[in-house]
Amino acid sequence: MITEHLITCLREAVASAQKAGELDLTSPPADVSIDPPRNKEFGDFASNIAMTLAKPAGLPPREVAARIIKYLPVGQGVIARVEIAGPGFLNFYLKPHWLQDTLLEIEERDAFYGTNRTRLGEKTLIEFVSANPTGPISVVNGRAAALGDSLANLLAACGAEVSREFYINDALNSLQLEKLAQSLAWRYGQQLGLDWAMPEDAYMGEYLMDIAADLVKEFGDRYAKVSEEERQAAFREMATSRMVEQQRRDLEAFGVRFDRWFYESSLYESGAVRRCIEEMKARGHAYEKDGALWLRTTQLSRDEKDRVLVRSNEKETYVAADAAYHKDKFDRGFNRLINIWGADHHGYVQRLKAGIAALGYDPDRCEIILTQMVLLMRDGEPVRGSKRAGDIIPLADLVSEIGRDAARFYNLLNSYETTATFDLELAKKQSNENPVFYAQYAHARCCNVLRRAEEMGVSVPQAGAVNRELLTHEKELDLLRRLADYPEEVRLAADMLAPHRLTAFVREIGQALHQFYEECPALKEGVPADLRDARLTVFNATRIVVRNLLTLLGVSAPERM
RNA sequence: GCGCUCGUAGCUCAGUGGAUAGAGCAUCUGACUUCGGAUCAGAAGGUCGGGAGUUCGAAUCUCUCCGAGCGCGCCA
Repeated sequence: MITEHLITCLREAVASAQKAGELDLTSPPADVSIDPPRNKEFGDFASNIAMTLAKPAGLPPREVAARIIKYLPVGQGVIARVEIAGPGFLNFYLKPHWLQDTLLEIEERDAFYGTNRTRLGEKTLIEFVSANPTGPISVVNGRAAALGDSLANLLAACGAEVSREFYINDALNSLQLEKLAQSLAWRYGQQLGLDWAMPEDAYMGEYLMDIAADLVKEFGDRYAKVSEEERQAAFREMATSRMVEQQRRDLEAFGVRFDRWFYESSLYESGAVRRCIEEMKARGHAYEKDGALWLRTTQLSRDEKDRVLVRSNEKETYVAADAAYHKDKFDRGFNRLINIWGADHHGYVQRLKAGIAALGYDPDRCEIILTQMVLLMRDGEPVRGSKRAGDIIPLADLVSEIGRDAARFYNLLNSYETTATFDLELAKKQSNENPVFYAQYAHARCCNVLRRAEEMGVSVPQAGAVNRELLTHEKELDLLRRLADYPEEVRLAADMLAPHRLTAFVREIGQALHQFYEECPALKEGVPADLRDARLTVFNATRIVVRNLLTLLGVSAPERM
């Protein structure tokens, strides 16, 4: 890549200056950075190396810069000229072929353009959503779903082996599941005209009525005649399996597929939870107090107080199960675990890390992303969205109203670190204003021009077969610059676990494309054939990059709109 | 009270310790017998919550104050 080349040039120049006795340094510079400057007038790339070397060299920054410049291969390769600017920046101006030639690379690599191998050998498991099976997937879950899925795409694009996983809290210890089963049984009774008492804190959502109606259709009054215990067990089982099924469907409609749905109950059934607890005891990380077994989380992590592993009633807590679950992840060969949690779970980070450490694994290999809360607004009023009260807003409703692409893109617009305000009316209205259409239109527009060319009898040439030096218009170079920056942008977004950078970037490319389209006609009358052909290859390259980008975001790239 | 997180344009939000802090929406003004206008050109809009520190340089790092959200169970 071009930046690596320039960094090498800089390192060599510094070394040469040192050898010539012009720079008195004890060691070569540690990190040499070269970045695109914000302002185009400062060249194609800029480096702050002279400023960082000023102090060790005992010289003013601009003087350091001048001594480095003498040893840079200016004019020989891709570097047209280098200038000293401001407090001591080195501004690099490159020859235009560095941009024009990226067309060759884009065409050649096609769907792989933008991918890299920086994460080869990483086996990553991303666990996300993991909503309790007590209700449908909500719009709030949608944020984690969109984030986790495109994050997985991103890391895979960098060469990592990635697996998506959903953890189902279906343990028999779960009070919520008991409540859910009771609520479902009550609804079932209602369907049959039986006057069973409404359970305390019942789940009130309509989805339970739908399931109850299905059960009546399927089983008639069979479960009205059995014992309460038998009924409770049957409804717990049926409620869970049907909710999980629905969640799976909702997420698939959102374009998110998990490689595995992991049942918490399986950890109890296999004895893994029990074994982990024994292991923690054997390693001396657990102790008994008040009839319960405690984990020394304060010693193993920065937790505020120790946590209970086994209650005095001999039931294991989720702390034990979570530790067992993460041991299972490591034992399956994953060397990097990423969990996406809501910010309301921030208090559990340390105790999970303690559990991992207590079993002898490296807690730093488990990264926990906390997405800030989503504040739902409706008619200017905040919506609480409680599952129990039944006023959650299902993701499926949003998807059917504004479509999958818009819902996905909307959720990736901002960083997970900011509290998102999600205005439902606005989101729906934005079906025609959502920025996703801007990006998709850029793709459709490229396709349209290419299709139009074929209709006119002009076959779209290969980038290697056109005179790329004709591409000198400001808007052409601006667009090519974006296309050239794309691979670095992918690498950065993956490093920072920040797919939202890509939504910003695809808008920039869209803008550059639309401007190019306005000012650089290809198929209009009077455009010479060689220029026309060169520009057609730009449309084709842009089509490829926009498509690759949207694919990473989980958004479709339509050829017509 | 303790802990975690967040305060950037009217609104929703970007912003790798770098040069003059940027988009979209909303507002206002222009460009349509278009390579499909879901587009483009332009205007206006800011004490980056306040203060101090670190350094060649801070929206970005540290401290402190103010404001908002979340969490502080032998619930999950």
